[in-house]
Amino acid sequence: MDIISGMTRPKTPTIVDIAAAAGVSKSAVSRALLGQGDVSPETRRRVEDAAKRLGYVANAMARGLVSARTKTIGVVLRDVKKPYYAYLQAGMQAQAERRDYRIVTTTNAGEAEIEDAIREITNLISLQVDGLIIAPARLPSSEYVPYLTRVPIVVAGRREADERISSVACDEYEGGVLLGRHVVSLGHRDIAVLVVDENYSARYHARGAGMLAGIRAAGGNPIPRMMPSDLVAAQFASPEGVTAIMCPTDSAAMDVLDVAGPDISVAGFDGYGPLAAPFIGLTTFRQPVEEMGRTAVDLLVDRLEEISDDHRFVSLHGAVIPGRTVRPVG
Amino acid sequence: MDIISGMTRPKTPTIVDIAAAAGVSKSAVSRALLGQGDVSPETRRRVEDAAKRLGYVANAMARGLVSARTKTIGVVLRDVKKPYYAYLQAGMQAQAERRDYRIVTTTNAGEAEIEDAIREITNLISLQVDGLIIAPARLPSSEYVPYLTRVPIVVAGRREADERISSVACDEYEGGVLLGRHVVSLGHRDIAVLVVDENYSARYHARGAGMLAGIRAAGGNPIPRMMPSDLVAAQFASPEGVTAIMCPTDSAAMDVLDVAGPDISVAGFDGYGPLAAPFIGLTTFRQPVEEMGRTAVDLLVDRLEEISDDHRFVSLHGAVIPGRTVRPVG
DNA sequence: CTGTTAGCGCCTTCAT
DNA sequence: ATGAAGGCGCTAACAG
Repeated sequence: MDIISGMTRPKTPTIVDIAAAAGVSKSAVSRALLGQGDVSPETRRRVEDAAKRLGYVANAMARGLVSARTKTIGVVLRDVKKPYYAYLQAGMQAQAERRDYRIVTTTNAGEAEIEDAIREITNLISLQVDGLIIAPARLPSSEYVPYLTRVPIVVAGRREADERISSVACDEYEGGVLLGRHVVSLGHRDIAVLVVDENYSARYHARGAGMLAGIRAAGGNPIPRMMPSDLVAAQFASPEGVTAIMCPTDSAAMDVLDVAGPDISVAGFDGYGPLAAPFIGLTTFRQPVEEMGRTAVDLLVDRLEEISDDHRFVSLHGAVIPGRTVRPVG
Repeated sequence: MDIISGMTRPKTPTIVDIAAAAGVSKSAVSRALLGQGDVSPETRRRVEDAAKRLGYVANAMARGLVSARTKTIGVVLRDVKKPYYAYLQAGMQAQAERRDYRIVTTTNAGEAEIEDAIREITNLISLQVDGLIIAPARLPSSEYVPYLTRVPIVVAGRREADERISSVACDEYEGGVLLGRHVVSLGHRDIAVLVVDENYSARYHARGAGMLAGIRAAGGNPIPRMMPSDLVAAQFASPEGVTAIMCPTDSAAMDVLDVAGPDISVAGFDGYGPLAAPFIGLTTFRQPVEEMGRTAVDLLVDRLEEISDDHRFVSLHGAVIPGRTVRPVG
């Protein structure tokens, strides 16, 4: 017979057990442990002693049931395998800790994106999270707006139209503009820009639009090319005369680098994670992703703690990373 | 005045509200919604109707409080910014969905690793998770073993010594051996191997040990070099006569590639995520990380559902990815 | 098949 | 400063 099943798992101690051990009432225990209300130093000491001795861990469920606040933030991420979401998650976690909140994350396994996402949202609501942070990518606003009656929501990664929802994002259009100008400043004129459909990804689309505008403003000649998905970027054949190709993501840039000739310059967009390695020297635009995560948490917690109760949009700025994959022309 | 605060958030509906709306008792509602126990089709229909109409979402806390099971798995990850953990998380999430469990993830923001980890573990226990999956890296076993009295634990990413804990890992020593042989088979003889101290990371250490053994077994001459951390791999200067350098991680390999001359061959270890891009063509060993995540969930859920109650260690196998950064010699 | 009843562990008035 | 008592939303006996 196996060890665990032969061993009755000891009943986990509750405040009642501590109360008994400390020789006080359970209300005294509650007050002492919460550190609020009046408790004599003596009582507090004995309670804390007993709690430690019994290895007491408060039951967040019971606590949440009565106080209707769990100090927990639910986070819905699209796909942590993408560094963007991983960094976002890391930023949120760090800030949540600082603000004394707990973060509970769900991430789509992949396939059925929006269906999964709403199931995850209800899951989190079921867990009685105090607020929700959604990093939606392709999730239409209409899918989560209904839940606003249940819980405050903050959107990370794009500007939210609904005025009851705060949001934080990097100005990716601006990033595209700056990066486009940079490429032109290096002497490139005819520049292919891989753009995606607005419905596929509003963020990626904005990057492309920015690049086109930036190139044009700097006197270059942008040549837009529709890209159904970054996965097929590798199949992109560069048109005649083009000296540089700008991609909506770093990973697309890697794919293009793989098939483009050595004389062609390539730029990406993101600038964090493994692809930021100096060896690659990717020319790109760095988004402040972790800061976005921190800001999202601040936006939400400020509201939860009623430090602020207006809804706003915070726009963060990134920076051009020159790299080496876009070389000067001539 | 702001919209939300001027709008009283509607009290969230409970089974009592549904019971009233459907004209039945709350137990009938509970049974109908849970789909267990006997309920007439008529009652079930009316309950489901009312629930949908009111936008009912069950309170997992109340439910967990009484049933003592939450169908929730707590996961402790070291740092999602590292693709290894991100992929692990993705694998777990996917499998948990399939098994009808919910996953709640915490990840260390960084700094105080073991201290953070135990706080996270108690957080999760406080949330009444049914089980814990720990991907510990540098967390000593003794830190989480005490919690075994509270909740079943599965370890992902290394073999666990305590026989009350199941674990799953990739055989990284074997991976090192295979990769070492591969490099030798390409004609390399004097091969530098960047090794780390066992205390820094047992996993990375095993990789290095495997490489040394594999090279030796294949007739090569391994030259071990201590590496305090992958971050300083870039400062590594290759000794005389060495034609190849083997690194404990892909990201270390990138750093080495950055400083090594073009004639030197470089191998990494991991083989997933952005660094697996064909453009880089990194020679490496691919670990089945997502599968590890899935297996960890299965190990835990099998136990929770009492499908199995022995504790075991599952060893998964990876594969050498030839790539282009290790070139044939001569 | 259905309703009634009794808690689950905790916080919070309300007395004392 | 402390204890007693009620109830949060839900499930699980137990009667009917």
